[in-house]
Amino acid sequence: MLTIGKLGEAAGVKVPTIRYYEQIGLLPEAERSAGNQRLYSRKAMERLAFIRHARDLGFTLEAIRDLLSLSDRPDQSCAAADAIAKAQLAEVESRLARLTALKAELERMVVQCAGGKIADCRVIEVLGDHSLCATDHRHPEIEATQ
Amino acid sequence: MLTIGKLGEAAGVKVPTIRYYEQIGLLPEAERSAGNQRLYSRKAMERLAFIRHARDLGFTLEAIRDLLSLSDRPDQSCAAADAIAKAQLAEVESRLARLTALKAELERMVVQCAGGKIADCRVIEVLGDHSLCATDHRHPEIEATQ
DNA sequence: CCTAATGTCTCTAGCAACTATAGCTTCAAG
DNA sequence: CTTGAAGCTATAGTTGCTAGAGACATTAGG
Ligand SMILES: [Zn+2]
Ligand SMILES: [Zn+2]
Ligand SMILES: [Zn+2]
Ligand SMILES: [Zn+2]
Repeated sequence: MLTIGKLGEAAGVKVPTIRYYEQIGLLPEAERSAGNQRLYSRKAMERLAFIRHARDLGFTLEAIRDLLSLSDRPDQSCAAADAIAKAQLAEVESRLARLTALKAELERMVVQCAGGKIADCRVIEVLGDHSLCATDHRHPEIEATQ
Repeated sequence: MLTIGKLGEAAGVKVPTIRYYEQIGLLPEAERSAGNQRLYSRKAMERLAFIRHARDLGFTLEAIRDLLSLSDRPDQSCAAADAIAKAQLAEVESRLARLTALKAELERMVVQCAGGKIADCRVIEVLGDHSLCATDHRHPEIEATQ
C-alpha cells in the first residue's frame, strides 16, 4: 500500500490533485491507516494512471468519469467509449483549425510591424480592426486553455 | 451614446461580459443616464472591439490590459506591444504542437479499435497505458525560459 | 526515547474568464 | 397606463486544479 505522496510520485500527479479527484468522486474513497492517512492499492494506482493519461490526451474529467465507469464493465460494447474518443478527436481537430488560423494572423501582425512608435504599430492597428485580418478567425467560443 | 445592450450587439460581446470588464478595470467606469443605466461613446465601442478582437486572437485579459495601456501612449516605442504579440504567437505555436501530437494519438486509438467488448477496446487499453502511445504527448510541466 | 523534519489531514479560498441566477428598477412601445 | 423587455446589483457557479492555514502522523537521526 502506498501513501498519497508515493502514489502521486508514481503516477505523476500532485497530491492535492489526488485528493481533489477523490472529493469529486473520480477516485473512490481511499482506505485509511490507523492514523487516518490515505492508503492506496496497485489497483488505485492504475485507475489514477488512467485518469492522468486521459487528462494528458485532453479528455475532460466528465468524459473520464464516463470512460472509467465503462471500463468497469468489460463485457459491454465499447461503442460508447469509442464515441467519447471520437468526440475528443473532433474537439482537438476543431481547436487545431482555429489555432492554425490564429497563428497565421499573429504571424502577419508580427511580420508587418516595422518597429517604431505605437502610433504606427501594426500589432496595435490590427488588434483594433479585424477587417485588416486575412482570415476570419473569429469564433463564438474562445479556446479552452490546455 | 449606446446602451449596454446596443454596445454588446455592436461589438459582439455579451452584456454581462461588458460589466465584468468594467468590474476588473479593463473598461473604464461607464457614464450613467439619469436612471443609472450605463451609456457608451464611440470611443468606448472601439476599446471594447479592441478587447474582443484580442480575445479572439487568444490574448489573455492581462496581456490585453497591457496592450490597451500601450495604445494609450502613441509616441512610445512599440517594442513592448510587439513582444506581447510574439509571446502570444509562441504560445499558440506550442499549443499547436501539442494538439498535433494529441490528434495523432487519438486517431491511432480510434482507428485501432475494431469495436466489440470493452475488454478488447483499444481506446480503453491505450488510456490505461501510455507506453502504447507512439508519441510523448504528455503535459510539459516546466515553462521554457528562453 | 526524544526531537526535528517531513508528510498528511481538513478546510477554505483563489486562479482565468466568464456565465447564470435572483430580485429589483427603468425604459420604450402600444 | 400598462406591460414586457432591458437594465441594475450582488452572489454563486463553471473547470481543473493550486495554495495556504493550522493541526496531526510518521520517520530518521542522535
Ligand atoms: Zn509594432
Ligand atoms: Zn481579426
Ligand atoms: Zn473500442
Ligand atoms: Zn500516451
